Amino acid sequence: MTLSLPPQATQVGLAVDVAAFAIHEGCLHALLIERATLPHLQTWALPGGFVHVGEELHEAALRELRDETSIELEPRHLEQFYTFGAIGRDPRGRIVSVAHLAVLPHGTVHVMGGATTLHADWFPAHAPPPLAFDHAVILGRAIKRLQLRLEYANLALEFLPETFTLPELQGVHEAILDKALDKRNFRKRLLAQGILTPSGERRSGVGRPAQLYRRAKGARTGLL
Amino acid sequence: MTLSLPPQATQVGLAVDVAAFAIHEGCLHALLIERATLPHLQTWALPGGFVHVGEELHEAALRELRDETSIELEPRHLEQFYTFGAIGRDPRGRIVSVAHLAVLPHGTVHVMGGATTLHADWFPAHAPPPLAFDHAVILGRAIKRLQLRLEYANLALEFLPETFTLPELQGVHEAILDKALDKRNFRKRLLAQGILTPSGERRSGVGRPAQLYRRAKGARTGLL
DNA sequence: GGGATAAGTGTATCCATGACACCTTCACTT
DNA sequence: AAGTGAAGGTGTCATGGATACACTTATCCC
Repeated sequence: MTLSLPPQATQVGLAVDVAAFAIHEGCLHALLIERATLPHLQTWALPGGFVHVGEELHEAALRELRDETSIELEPRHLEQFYTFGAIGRDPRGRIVSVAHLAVLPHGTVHVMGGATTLHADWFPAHAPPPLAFDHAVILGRAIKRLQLRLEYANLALEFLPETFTLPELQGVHEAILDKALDKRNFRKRLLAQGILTPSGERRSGVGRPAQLYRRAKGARTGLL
Repeated sequence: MTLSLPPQATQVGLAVDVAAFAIHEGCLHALLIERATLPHLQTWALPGGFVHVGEELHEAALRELRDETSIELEPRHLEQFYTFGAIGRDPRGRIVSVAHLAVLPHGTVHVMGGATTLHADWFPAHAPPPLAFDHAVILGRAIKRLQLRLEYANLALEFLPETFTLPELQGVHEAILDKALDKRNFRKRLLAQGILTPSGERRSGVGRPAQLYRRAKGARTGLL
């Protein structure tokens, strides 16, 4: 399809970037790839790339994530959060990137490079390596949005398997907020919300076994 | 500048739209223009248009607002809030619009059509006329964002002149939230925030004169 | 059985919010 | 000058949510 647009209108490259998060060993990690192409060859960057013809923005984000990191994500774990379009942000020309926030469920650890990628790996989200383009800014804003969502969506459940213990859930909150929480107040608050139901089982390990919970039927959760 | 992009990458039209709000007669109004071009000729729409070459997103938003409605806005009254890029949203082809929220200071009433515009006028934001493209959706999300910002930025001050009375401020809140507030609780809450200082003067009119306030030095306010 | 480890539990305080009714000040009218 | 209308301004009590804080319980392993 050809556009009939005013002559002064900008034709721009349209891209998506994905700030994908997971919790590993009680610490919030961000998913980064090492670029295999110019510019910024061999620099770490957020997964992302150009939107294809006839492709929706969120589809492009999911595809890039799949191609570059072998992660298959459900659409409900993805949310657009800001668009970066400053003129000098990409040396190839005017490229506008619609940045997305992704929440990766527990167990998503296996990542691998792809055609446009040397490697993919997890890095501590609060202390990432130097990043290509303006991706450090994008990552910072993504973390802020993640913390906001924690408050009034029950985002943390997305990071956990179907059943989980309260200390595990608290660990997720602490990892995202990057600060310690009081155990009793946390339990009180979460249980009062009525979004958790005890599964009846318990999980053994070191110390006293913990009660297992699952999300209650009909509980709102996740991104918007 | 020519882009060297992968062949399957989409070249898209990049546009901005502006949902601009003001309070008139105690009611939240949105600024709309009547289109003078196809598609959607003579349909009401949000001010907006294509980003020019070498122009930043927020500059384009301010320019379109100026060209289509003769309103000169300060950058701090503008905030990008969501990007609309669904495939079928514009019959001319793939056009991605970065939507902006604008808060118009008190007294901004004079609007006029421009080159690409038949008329510009204010409409009740909570009950707009039928709109072109997906602009009804954009407007709805803009109002939601506006209400959110009211809570933890002190957005309402932006709608008022330098000095104002507490009932006026309350009226702004009520217009945006579209519901009545208790006078005493409102005053208590606002004064407790410490962002207002009495100017010492009073404003006469019908009834008892009201104390005039101004924003306190260093008070956080406005959009982000 | 004793120790290490982590889970689980209750109370008192404080602050923010919301419901609620009357008095004060001024302008205008008669 | 007295009365009326119209809007501004003020205080208290009850409630609920958030915070600070320390000990007991259950299991594993030696």
